[in-house]
Order: sequence, then structure tokens, then C-alpha cells
Amino acid sequence: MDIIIKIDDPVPLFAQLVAQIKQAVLGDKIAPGDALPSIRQLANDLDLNTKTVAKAYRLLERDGVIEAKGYRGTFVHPDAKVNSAVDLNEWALATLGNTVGTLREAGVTDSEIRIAFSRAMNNQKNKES
Amino acid sequence: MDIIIKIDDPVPLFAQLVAQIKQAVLGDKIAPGDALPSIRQLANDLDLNTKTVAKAYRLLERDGVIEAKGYRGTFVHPDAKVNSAVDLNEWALATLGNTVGTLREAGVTDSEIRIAFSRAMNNQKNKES
DNA sequence: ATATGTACCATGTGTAGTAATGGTACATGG
DNA sequence: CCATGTACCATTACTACACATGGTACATAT
Repeated sequence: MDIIIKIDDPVPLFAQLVAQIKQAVLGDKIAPGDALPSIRQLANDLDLNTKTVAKAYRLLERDGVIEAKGYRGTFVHPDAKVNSAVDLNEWALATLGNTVGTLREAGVTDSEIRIAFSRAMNNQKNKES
Repeated sequence: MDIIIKIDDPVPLFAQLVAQIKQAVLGDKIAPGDALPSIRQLANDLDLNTKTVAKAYRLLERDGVIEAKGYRGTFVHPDAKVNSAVDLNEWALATLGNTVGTLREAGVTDSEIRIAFSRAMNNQKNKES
């Protein structure tokens, strides 16, 4: 795996990692079942903090691209290729875009939308008890 | 109109103004057709900047609570009482709350939701040309 | 001329959230 | 024992935005 991290890139480091691993899956450079380097290993190789790599791995597992098997290490998910093609963030963008559009049409100010959004994020945080 | 502005209140000054004027309408202290003090006048009385008062008036006019008639001054809107009861911000909060809830259930991170929201706000800005 | 709402230039302060870093500690199951 | 992923404590730098302030300028129509 030729992973190249650019520290001066505006794209966050963990996001670069996520993107490149998804690309590796889509380009068949790694296949389901393949073992990935451990968090500590990869952090050492790429000269990153373990937290940064851990964050990328956490997101990749949520997206069904990799599978963490505890002490045994991390592996490429069986459905990795399909799941790599699905972009949760783009869907979130589209969904929020619709809502924002509706509010804007109703005459709600951008500033008010931002404030309402901030409140919405904090409100629901306490809703799931 | 007994308007009291508390500078040490966490509620923004312009928001205090908006709320109190709406309350004055709902409490029949001012009725449709009544003239409101000019922006400069009110800013002077309350010891506020004209911009702050202007912001409140702008929002009140959008909500159909008051009517700006240019050089003639500002007046209470004919449908002020009905329009004062509608809270655009609460509706925005509820709408955004639903969207955020949906995204959260889908496993989207709060951080990712915020980023997607930020992009949604910037995207649509250029959409209406 | 006058006072109206409105629009533009700008600055300062405070808050909130992101990204990345460091260190320490834990349960897991070969 | 040991390396795994994971979770907690924390700090630093940065960005974006809200709020409020100040000054200046403009078209309006009596």
C-alpha cells in the first residue's frame, strides 16, 4: 500500500488516510480478508500520531470498509468494495442541503439557520438517555 | 412602550428588542397602524447602536410584525398579532432537529454533520445567481 | 432641508468547534 | 506475556462566526 500523507494539505490527515484506503480497495490493491497494518505500526510508518490513525480506522470500520478483530488485528471487510463506493458524507450533504434550502426559501436568515443548527446539535445530544 | 434592554443578558440585544416588541403586540400595548420610534430615536433612548436597532427592525419586518414605510417611518403591521405568534426560529429548530436526528441514526458523526452543514450553507449560496 | 430606512466601509471581542498532538490505562484472547 | 483496538486524561493552534460597535453615504417625498 503506497500511502502518501501530505501534512501541508488542507485536507485533514485522518481524511487523507480514509480516502486513500478506500481508493486502495476500489483499485483492488487490497482485497477482502487482507490484513492492514496495526494502528501503532501505521502511525509509526507515516510519522503520525496513533490517535490520528485510530480515528481513520474508526471511520473506516463504521463505513464497513475494514473490520477490527481486537488483538488479531484489522482486516479488509468482506463487502469493502461495495461499501467504499457509498459515501455517507455526500448523502449527509444532500440531506442537509434540502433542509437548508427549505429554510432559506421561508426567509430564515443564514445566521438564524446556523444558530438553530447549533441548538439542534446540542438538544438531541441529551435526548438519547 | 416599556422596553428594557439588559446588556448583561446572554440573549443578544437585537433579540431582546424583537422579543419585547412582539410581546407588546401580543399584549395589545401597540396596535396595527401605530407608529414606532425611528431607528435613530430608539437607539438613542435605549443607548444602543443604530445598527443593533436596525437589525431588530429588519427581522420584525420580515416576520410581518412591522412595516417600514421609508421616510414616513415604521408602523405596526396590519396582521402583526397573528404574525407575532409565529416563531420562525422554533420552526427552523424543529426542522433541523429532524434532519440531524436522521443523520445521527444513520451513524454519521456529529463532526461530519457539522462539516456537511457548513458545505450545504456555502454551496447553496452560489446556487441562486 | 429634513428625517426616514437602508446600505456600505470597517474593527474588536467572545465563543465554538476542528484537527492534531501527547501520555496513560484497559480488556481482549491467542 | 503480548500486541491488538479502544478509551480516558489533557493541551495547542487554527478557523469560522455572532454580536456589537463606529462612521459615512444615499434615495426617498413631504
